[in-house]
Amino acid sequence: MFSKACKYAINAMIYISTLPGGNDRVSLKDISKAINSPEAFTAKILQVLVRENLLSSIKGPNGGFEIHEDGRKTQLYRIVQVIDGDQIFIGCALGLEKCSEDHPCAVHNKFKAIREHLAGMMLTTSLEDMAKGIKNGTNFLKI
Amino acid sequence: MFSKACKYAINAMIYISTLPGGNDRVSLKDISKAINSPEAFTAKILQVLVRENLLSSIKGPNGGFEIHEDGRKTQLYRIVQVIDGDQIFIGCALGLEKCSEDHPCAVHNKFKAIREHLAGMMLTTSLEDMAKGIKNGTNFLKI
DNA sequence: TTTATAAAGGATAAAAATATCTTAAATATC
DNA sequence: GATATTTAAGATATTTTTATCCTTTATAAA
Ligand code: FES
Ligand code: FES
Repeated sequence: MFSKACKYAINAMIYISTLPGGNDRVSLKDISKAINSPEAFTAKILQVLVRENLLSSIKGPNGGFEIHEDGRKTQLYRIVQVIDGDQIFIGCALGLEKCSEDHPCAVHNKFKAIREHLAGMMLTTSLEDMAKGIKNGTNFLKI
Repeated sequence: MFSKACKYAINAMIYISTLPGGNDRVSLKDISKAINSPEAFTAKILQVLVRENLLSSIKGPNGGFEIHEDGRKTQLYRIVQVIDGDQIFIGCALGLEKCSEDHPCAVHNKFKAIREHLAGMMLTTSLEDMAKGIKNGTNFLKI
């Protein structure tokens, strides 16, 4: 469904969102430990998220990554879009050049419903929402 | 969502299902032309489908691929399972070792519904069903 | 029985995704 | 200002996926 890069991105963003916020930042090392991901690869993914303004970073001692108040409203949809692109939301499930009503593939109609279900869910799920379950121990980021 | 191999497999199986059946077989060349896929790669995929008995093949002149009467009842689910494995149906969306209620990832509950929607659709969609739309020109296998 | 045809199987190649390493830039603390 | 820390960036490596090529096997038809 999602690439590994995208899974790491989602879990990392959620993890960062569980932390206090304020002046505290969390380091790459802590993030990849918390989500059980390869550190250097995770760094590359976080770079993209910073570049796309889903996340902010500060270099140097006590530096690290942080998500501001309003950044926690970020939709799951947006994270996937930034890392994996939006083919999962708008592309043809069977590989036609584009998905359309005019030239539908063999599963177009049946898939449309699922894709809308998926997109709807991801548009209405925010980091805040997901972080809640992690903070209260209902949900998990690794293993 | 699906690998390219899987998309080719699905389209190929549908294409073969649109043909009369009887004694007529269709060649690799015709298949990859009909679904616009790389011939040699498609051959590899068809080999797997034959090995898994979703398809039968005959070598030599007038040889080719064929799907028998009852083979056309094959579920879309089964094709995906054979080519891509069933991680899409049973694996964790965020990469946890396994998907479970006891140790759910951050999106488990929301994803479960979508995955069930997807699995249900694929279990109830057969080659026969999909071939119908192709035969009457409502749906398309390429471009 | 020879020849041609078509899939199977094995080896190899190219591209993309995943992962690591090394150096540079920024910044806080001494 | 020097030093240590932490992310950014660029280069490189490994693995997986996608794709191609070549040889073998089966079979139909001449
Ligand atoms: S055309 Fe294939 S999903 Fe719409
Ligand atoms: S635990 Fe992640 S989808 Fe179920």
